[in-house]
Amino acid sequence: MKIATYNVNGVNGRLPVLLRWLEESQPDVVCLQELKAPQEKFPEQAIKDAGYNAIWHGQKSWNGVAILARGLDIKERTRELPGDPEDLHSRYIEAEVNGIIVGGLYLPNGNPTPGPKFEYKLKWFERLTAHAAELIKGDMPVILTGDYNVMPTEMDVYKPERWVNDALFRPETRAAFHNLLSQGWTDALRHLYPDEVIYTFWDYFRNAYERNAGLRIDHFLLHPKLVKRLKSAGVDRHVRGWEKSSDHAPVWIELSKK
DNA sequence: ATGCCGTGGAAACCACGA
Repeated sequence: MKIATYNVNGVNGRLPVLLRWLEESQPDVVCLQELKAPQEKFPEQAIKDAGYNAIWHGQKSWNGVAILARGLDIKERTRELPGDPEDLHSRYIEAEVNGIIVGGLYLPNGNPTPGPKFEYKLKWFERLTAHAAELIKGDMPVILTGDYNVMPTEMDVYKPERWVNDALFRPETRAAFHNLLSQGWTDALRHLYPDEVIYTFWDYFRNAYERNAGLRIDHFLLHPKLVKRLKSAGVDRHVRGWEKSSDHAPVWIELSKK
């Protein structure tokens, strides 16, 4: 079973790239972030024609998350992160697929720091951590994946010294990520590749991709039950080099059946 | 140190992203 996450940065503008990658990569389950489309503008038919069922939570202009599954039922559990009814951003969607709870998330960027956006990021992180604590207690295995907007360690930044005061790398942000992990979650890519430099995002400008000036901010967090099922994982970094690419590359893991 | 690029939406500029 192959599960992927991809911050598409506009699902409609990105549709040809998304469809090309789905055809090439053939993931069974996909979490998408940054749809940047209202609910009724999601390209449902094109996704269906590519062989995927989908649930999504759109939003005009910004945010937006979806879960796709090829030949599998998607049983939606929630389309919002518990803990703040006044938070209207579409940043979380959760479903049961093939006996696994899949949470797809788009954690707030948080810049500039300090300021209200950074406060919102940390608050959102607290809500995610509270929700994750409930999920990890359950019997069903869970995957929490998506764009976390966090580089967990210095290894995950091309030039860490330039990012120390950025919301994606501030001590508070890294501490929140490690606090979440400490519940018992496993960072799947880092688990398989403890010493590799791995990036999932490259800026559009300054030839960041060509210079490999990247960040690792898209992650898979695995429930303890899933760690022994983790067969392989990777980043489809070549997709970042395609014409009209997102600034993120797709990231994926493969799980054995049992 | 920086939004230099890219997307979407509104209105030929602005908000936002990381």
